[in-house]
Amino acid sequence: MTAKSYETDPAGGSGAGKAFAPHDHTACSGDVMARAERLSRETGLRLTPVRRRTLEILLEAHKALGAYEVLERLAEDGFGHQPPVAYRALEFLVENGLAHRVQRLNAFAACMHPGEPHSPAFFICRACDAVAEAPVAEVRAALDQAAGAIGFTVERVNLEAVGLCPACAEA
Amino acid sequence: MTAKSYETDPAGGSGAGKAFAPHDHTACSGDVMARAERLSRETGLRLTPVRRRTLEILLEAHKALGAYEVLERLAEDGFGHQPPVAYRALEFLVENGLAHRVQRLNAFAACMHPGEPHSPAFFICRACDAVAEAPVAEVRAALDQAAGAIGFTVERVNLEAVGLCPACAEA
DNA sequence: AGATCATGTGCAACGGCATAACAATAACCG
DNA sequence: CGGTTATTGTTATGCCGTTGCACATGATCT
Repeated sequence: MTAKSYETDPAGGSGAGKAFAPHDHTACSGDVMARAERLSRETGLRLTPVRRRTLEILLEAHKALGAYEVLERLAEDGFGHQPPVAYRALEFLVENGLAHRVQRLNAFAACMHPGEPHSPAFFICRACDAVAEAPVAEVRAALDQAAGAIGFTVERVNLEAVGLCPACAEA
Repeated sequence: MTAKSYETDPAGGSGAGKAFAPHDHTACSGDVMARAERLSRETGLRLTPVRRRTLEILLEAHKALGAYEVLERLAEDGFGHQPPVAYRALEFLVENGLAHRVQRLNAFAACMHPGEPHSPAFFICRACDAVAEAPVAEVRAALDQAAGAIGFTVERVNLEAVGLCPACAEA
């Protein structure tokens, strides 16, 4: 059970207009990576070799990867071969907003808007497992309001919508 | 890793005002169970003994239960002792809107608003694992709009907010 | 009634995801 | 420098969830 294709709009765009549409992967990957590094320098985050390589792997794959897939590629690059190696690096990235966990797929995907405060929403195609990340500010606002009504303090939100992507909807 | 306490407002209320607040469990459980049965009769749903008992277990526990916890209690009642027994019953309940899966906890919780069309949102306390279900119509509306913009067809939504419940926020 | 088919239930075995606990090393800071 | 903390690595293990098959039940059609 592994995601097949991860697509979202290039780093420059703030909407999700290009999600599920082909675009220049290497360009947006490089851009996101550069921002992640700048972000790390500015905030004193320790983007060590394993962590950096893990983020690169997620960006290169450009789709949601299982922890064991990430581990496999890390091992190929000379890092440890055991699950905790991947899980720790992934946890670090998630904790610091450089990646997201897609619970439905038991997988991880690089964040396409690192640094920008956002409540990510994921659109997951049940047919091809493609995943698109879209920032949905209104959703977070509505949620915070509902939470406030019952005295709950929201720290982190995970929203995953399952359905059909444009391509699979035709078939 | 198991949820400790599941609380939400009694069946009569539509908001989440009483979530995280003590209330009469047996009353709201009974009410929900009655509605589930009526719903089954009306829609021709087959609420078999295992399935019915599974729903009861979730309601009695009044919290999110892992599949193996449910299985354990089913076994005590003379049903099968193997994982598929619990998973199949739980899957049936989820598919038919009588229960929800809480991905963050790898657990299941009875739906408190069966029959009513709703996009459930869960507030999960990271300290005590209490879970509250709140219907958030506005969220679904905002999400559908964002989905429409990229041609994605939303079929199912899962929203889980992690944070602190009122009780744990004080400590 | 008897054959057939769909559905539900039970059991055995397995595969994948994730974590705990400990050891060794490297960075940080007084 | 010496103590402290963070990071990486390894071993082992536990939990979550699924696949595959067999059997029972109940509906349907001739």
